[in-house]
Amino acid sequence: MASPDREIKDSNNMPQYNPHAIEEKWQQFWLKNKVFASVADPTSPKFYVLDMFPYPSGEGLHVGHPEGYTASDIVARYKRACGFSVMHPMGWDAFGLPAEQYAIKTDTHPAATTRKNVSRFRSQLQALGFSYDWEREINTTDPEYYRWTQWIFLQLFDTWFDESSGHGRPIAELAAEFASGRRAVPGCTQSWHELDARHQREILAGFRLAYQADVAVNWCPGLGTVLANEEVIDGKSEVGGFPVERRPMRQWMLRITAYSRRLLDGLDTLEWSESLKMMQRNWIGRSEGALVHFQITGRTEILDVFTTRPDTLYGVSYMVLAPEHPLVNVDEKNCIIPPTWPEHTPAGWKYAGAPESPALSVQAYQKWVAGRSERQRQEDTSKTGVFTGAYAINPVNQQRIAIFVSDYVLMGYGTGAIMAVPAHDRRDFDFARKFGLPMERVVSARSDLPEAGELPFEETGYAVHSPWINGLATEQAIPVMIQQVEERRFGLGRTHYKIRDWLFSRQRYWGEPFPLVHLEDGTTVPLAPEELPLRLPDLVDFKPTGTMDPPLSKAVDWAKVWVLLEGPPATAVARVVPPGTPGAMPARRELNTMPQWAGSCWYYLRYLDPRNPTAFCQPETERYWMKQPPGVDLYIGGVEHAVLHLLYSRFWHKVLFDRGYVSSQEPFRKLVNQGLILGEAEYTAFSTSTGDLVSWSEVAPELSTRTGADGRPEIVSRHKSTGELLVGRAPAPATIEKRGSQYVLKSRPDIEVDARSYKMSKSRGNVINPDDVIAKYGADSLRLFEMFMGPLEQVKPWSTAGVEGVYRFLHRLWRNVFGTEEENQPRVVVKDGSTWRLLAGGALTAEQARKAQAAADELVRPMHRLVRKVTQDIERLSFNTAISTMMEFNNMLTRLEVVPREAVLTLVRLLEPFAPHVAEEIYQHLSGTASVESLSRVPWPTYDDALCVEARWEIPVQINGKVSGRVSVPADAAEDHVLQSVLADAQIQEKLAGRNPRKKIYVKGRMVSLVV
RNA sequence: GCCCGGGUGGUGGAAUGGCAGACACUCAGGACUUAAAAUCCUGUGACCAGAAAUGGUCGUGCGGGUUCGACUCCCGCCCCGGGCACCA
Repeated sequence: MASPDREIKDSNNMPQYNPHAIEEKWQQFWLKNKVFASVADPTSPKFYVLDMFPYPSGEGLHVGHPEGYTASDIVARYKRACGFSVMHPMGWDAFGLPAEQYAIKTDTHPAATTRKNVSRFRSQLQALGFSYDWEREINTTDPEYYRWTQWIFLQLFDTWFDESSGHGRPIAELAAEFASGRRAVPGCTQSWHELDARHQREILAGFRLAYQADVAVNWCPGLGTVLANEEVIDGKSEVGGFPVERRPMRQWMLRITAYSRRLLDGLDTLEWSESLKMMQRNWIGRSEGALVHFQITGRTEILDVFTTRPDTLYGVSYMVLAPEHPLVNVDEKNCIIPPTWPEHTPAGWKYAGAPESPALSVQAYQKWVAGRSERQRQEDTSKTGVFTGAYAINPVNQQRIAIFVSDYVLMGYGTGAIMAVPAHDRRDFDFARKFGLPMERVVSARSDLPEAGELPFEETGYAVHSPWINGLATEQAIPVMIQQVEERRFGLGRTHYKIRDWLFSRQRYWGEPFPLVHLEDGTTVPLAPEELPLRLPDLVDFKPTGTMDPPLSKAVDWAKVWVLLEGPPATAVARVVPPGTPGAMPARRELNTMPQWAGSCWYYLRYLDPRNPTAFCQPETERYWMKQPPGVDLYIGGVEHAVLHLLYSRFWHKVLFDRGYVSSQEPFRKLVNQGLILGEAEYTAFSTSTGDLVSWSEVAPELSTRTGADGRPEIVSRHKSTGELLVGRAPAPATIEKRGSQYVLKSRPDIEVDARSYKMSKSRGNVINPDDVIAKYGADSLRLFEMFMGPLEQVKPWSTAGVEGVYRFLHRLWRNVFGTEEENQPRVVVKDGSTWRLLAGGALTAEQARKAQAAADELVRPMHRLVRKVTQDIERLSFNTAISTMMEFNNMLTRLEVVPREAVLTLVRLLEPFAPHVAEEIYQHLSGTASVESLSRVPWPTYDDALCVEARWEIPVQINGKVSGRVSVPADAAEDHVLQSVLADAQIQEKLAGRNPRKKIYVKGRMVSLVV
C-alpha cells in the first residue's frame, strides 16, 4: 500500500497539532487506496453496520447527522480491527416530497438540485472521515437503482397472501389452485376455465399484495398529493403541516395488513429499544376479542361488531354505527333505516333539525358530521348522535335494543359498529346518560358483592347477571363466553389489528413510476422485467397540476403506449412495442408515482451488490451478509422513522423472504436511535407588560413560545403568585453573569434568568453547522465531542466549550508524542533489546533510561485496563465513557518525562475509531518510517484480565455502613486473611472501641463491612 | 386517559447492590509572559468547625420498605420528555 508523504520533522521543528493538514491528507489516502472496501470474505465473520441514509436536502448536513454516523463508524472501524468483514455503506434517499418542494421553490429541475445536494452531502461526509466503502454509494433516483425498486414492486404485485400457511406465494400458484378446483373462485359460480382473461385478471387483482382500491384517502391540497396514514399527524401533513382532507380516490395499496401478525411477533426477536418496539406495537394495534353477529329486527342483514369484552354481552343495552357505516347509507338497498319512527321514539333521539323521519334525521346528522374536521372530532368528545329507528336483538338474552348512529364510533376501526355496554365503558356511559338509555351492570369489582365498583366500571372483575359466566373472573369469563358464542353460532373469537393497508401512490413527479400499464378492458398488467427500468419522463414542467391529476398527466406521449401481452392470460406481462406492431393493443401508463418510502424499503440490500445489472443482489452475496447472524448487525438512525420506514421495510423484507429472495426474517436485528442534539443553552429574562423585570424563581413553570413583534422568539408565562402575564426574551450574553449558583443580570443581580436548551431551528437561529466546527477544530474533535456529550440515545444540548475540551485532549496527546515547544524534542522512547533510546534517534542519559523503564513498568496494568474498558465500552455503545478512559490514560502520560512507545501505540490504536486522522498521523510517526500500512489495518489490541487489577488493593472498611478506615491487602488474599488484617488494624481497633463485630463481610476487592 | 423513557453538583455526564460526583465544561487561584492568548499546576456538591493540615454533618425528585450496605432492588407519589388516543 502506498503511503502519504511524511511531513518533514526534525528536533528543531516540532509540528503543532494542525487538524486540517492531516485530515485532508488521510481522507485522500483512504479514498485513493480503497482502504475501507468491503469484501465478502468467507473465512471471516461478517458485520453489517448501517446508517439511515440521508435525504440530501438543500440545507446541507446538520450536527445531528454526524452523531449517528460517528457512532456507526466507530463500530465499523472497531469490528474491522477485530477481524470481521465489515459492510459500512452510504447512499442517498433522494426521491420524495422535500426534494420536490425544494425544486419547486428554487425553480430548478429536481434532478439538478438532487445532483447538487448529493455532491455537497458527499463532500461534507467525506470531510468527517467516515470509513464508508464509497464504491457502494447508491442513489434511489438513479434509474439503475429504481429499476430494482420497480422490480420489487412487481414481486409484491405478483404475490398473494396464503392465510393457511401465513406466507406470501406467487400469484400463479393461486391461479393454479383456481384452475384445478382446489380453491373455489370467489363470488363466481363459473369454473376458472370458463372465465375470460379479463375476468381472471380482475379476480387475481383482488388477492395481490399490490392492488388498486377506491378508498377515502388523506388528500392534502397544500402538497397536491395523498398521504399515508403514517404521514398524517393530528390532521395535518407531517411534511409542511398542511391540512389534510378525507376524499374517495382510486389508489394503489399495499396489503401490509396481511403481515400484521408476523410484523408484530417479529418484534420479539429484535434488539430494538423497548419504546421503539412499543410504537410499532401500538401502530399495528393488536386486540383480542370476538366478532359477534346481531340480528336486525325485521331484516335479513346482520350487524357485526368487534368487542374485546365479550364477557359484557349481557350488559349490551343499545348499539351504535359509525355515520359512514354502509347499513345506514340511505342510497343503498341494504339500508336498515325504516321509513317511519317506531312508536314512542323520544324526541331527543331524533335530529333536531330534521325530526320528520329516521332517514332524514340520519342524513342530517351524517351531513353535520361530514362538515366537522378531524380535529374538531378529536377534540370535542361530548356525545352526539341519532336513533336509526332500527332495532337489533341481543343474541344472549333476545332483548330488543335500539341502533344509533354516532361519530364516537369510527368507521376505520373494527367493523365500524359497536355493542354498547354503558355500565362498563366510559364512552357508552356518557352516551347512554345523554339519550336516557338503560344500563345494566354485568361486572363487579368483588366476587362476594354483586354491586361493587362505581359505574362506569371499566376494570376487570367478576361477572354478574350473566347466566353463562356468573362468578367468573374477567380473564376466565372472556374465553368461556367466546366458546359459548362460537358453539351457539352467533360469533367467533377474533384478533383484530388496527393497522390499515399502505396507501402507496402519490400525485407527485419526483418518485418511481409504477411499472405497469392499464389496458382498455380495465385490467392492469405488469411490465415484463426486461422492460425495467421504466424511466421517469424528463418533464420541464413538473409542478403539481392544481387539480387532483398527477404531474405525469402532462407527459401525454409517455403515457400512451402499445403493448404485447406475454405468458398465460391471467398472469400476463406487458411488453411495450412500436404502434402498429401486429397483435399490439393500446394501453396507458400509471400516472401516479411511488411514495418516498419505496426506495428506502430495500436500500440496505442493494449496498451488498450495488452495480449488479441482472439482480437486485446476487443470492450468495445476500446470504453472506444477511444470514448469519441474521440481518443488519447494527442499524443507527433517528426515531422519527419508527412507524414509517422501519415498518415498511420490515414488510417488504418479509415478502422478499417469502418469495425466497432474502435469507433472514427481519432486516434490522439490532437498532439504535441516536438522541436529538439541542442548541446551545440559552438565557431568558422575564418582564411584565410594563417592563418590570421578574426573577425566574417567580415565573410559573408553564411556558409557551410565540414570535415577538421584532420577529424573535418570545416565551410567555405567568407570575407564580400574582398570575400577571410575563414575557421572556433573550438578553445579550454579555449582560449576564453568574452569582453563586444562579445566572443573573449584571445590571440587576437580584434578577435571575432562566437557562435551558431548545431544539435547533432556523427560526431560532441556534443551528450549528458542522462545516464551521470542522473549520475551527477539525473533524476529529467534532467526532469526539459528538460522542463525548453523553449516551448516544439521549437528548443533549450542544456546547461549543465542550468541543474545546476534546480539542485540548487531542493537543495534549499530540504533545505527549511530539513534545512541548519548551522540550523541543519528541518524548517517545523505544527499547532496543535492553537499551532505551529516543524514537527519533539519540541516546538517553542513565537517569532518563531509568525513568523510561519505570514508566514502562508502571503503565503495564493501566494499559490492560485501558484496552479492556475501551473494548467493552464500544461493544455496549458507551462511547462517552470510552473517551473518558482514554483521556485519563493520556493525562497519565502527560505527567511522564519520557513516554514508552508501546503506551502511545496502544492509545492511538484505541483512539482510531473515534478520531481516525490524528491516530493515523501519530501511528505513522511512531512507526518511524514513511511507508506504513494504515493504522486501521492494525489488529485490535488484546488484554489480560489478570493484568487489569493491581497486585495490592486498598480496601475501604465500613463499620455499620460508614467508611471508617482502609487497609491494603494482596489481591489474591483469602477472606479470612483480609478480615484478620482488618481487625488487627490500629485505626479500625480504635473505631471499634472494644466492640466485637457480630457480622463480618468481605466483598472481594471492593469492601469490608463490619456490623457491631 | 393509556403505554414507554427519564429525574445525580453551576453545566454535560460517571457509577446498575459495595468509597456518589470519574471524565469534561465553567469558575477561582497560581506558574510562564512586558502583557495577553495558549499551555501547565492547584482547587471547585452543600453546610458547619478550624489559622491551617484537617475533622464533622447532610446529600442522587418526594415518602416508605428490603439489606451489613441502596443513585442502583421493591411499594406509593410528584415532576419532565416521548408515543398513542372516542381503537370498541
